[in-house]
Amino acid sequence: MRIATWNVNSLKVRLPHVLDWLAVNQPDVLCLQETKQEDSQFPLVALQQAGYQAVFSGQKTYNGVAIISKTGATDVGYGLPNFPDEQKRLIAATVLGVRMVCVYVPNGQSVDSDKYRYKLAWLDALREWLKEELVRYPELALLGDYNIAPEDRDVYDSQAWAGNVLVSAPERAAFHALEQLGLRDSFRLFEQPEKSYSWWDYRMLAFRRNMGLRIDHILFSAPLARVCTGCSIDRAPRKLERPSDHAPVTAELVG
DNA sequence: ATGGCTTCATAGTGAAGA
Repeated sequence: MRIATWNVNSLKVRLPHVLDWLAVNQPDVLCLQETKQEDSQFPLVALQQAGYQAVFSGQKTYNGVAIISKTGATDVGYGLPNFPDEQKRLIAATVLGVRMVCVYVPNGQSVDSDKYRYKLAWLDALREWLKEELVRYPELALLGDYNIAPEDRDVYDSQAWAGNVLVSAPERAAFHALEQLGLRDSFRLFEQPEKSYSWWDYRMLAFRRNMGLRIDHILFSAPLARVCTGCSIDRAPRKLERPSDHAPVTAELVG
């Protein structure tokens, strides 16, 4: 089973890239973030023609999440039940017996911002809710744009970024609190190239210079981590014309 | 250099992203 996550930064703009990527990579599940589309505009027909089904929760301009899968998704959940929120940042569904939780964690903007406090509160609610969700669904994958680089090696210039949003100690503590629920960062279950990142700023020729951060993650509960055989970041779509600033992350499960 | 791009909502610019 191949499952993936990709912040597409507008599904309307990126639909051709998504369709091409599905055709080449044939994942069983692809979680999307920042679709930036109301549900009435979601390109369900194009995806169905490509052999996929989808569940989605979107809004105009910002946010928006979706779970695309070859087989149907059941028991769809929208948002955090313990954190009422207008922003469409979470969708959960069961696919092939695995609970997929697709998240677009708030960015936070800067550590002195109200948006930063909202980010930490959102992450706290996520952790509280996941405690119960993991009891209901022991085979659980938490995929998405976390907007957190968990360690210094996930940052191209950790000195320059020290204390900044995306790398600050409270954000990293929130990430590690998720790991303390038993979730494992699938990327770090395997040897990886140095300077592996999943996001590069559009400015500064950042991609060409590999000035990136690893902020998109696939975390697995213990039963899934045991059968995970690989995790990788695909830089190819970042090289296309009009790319998303994020690259897709893919993990493989057997059994 | 506190910008640099990109998207979206707009019909000039401004917000937001990370």
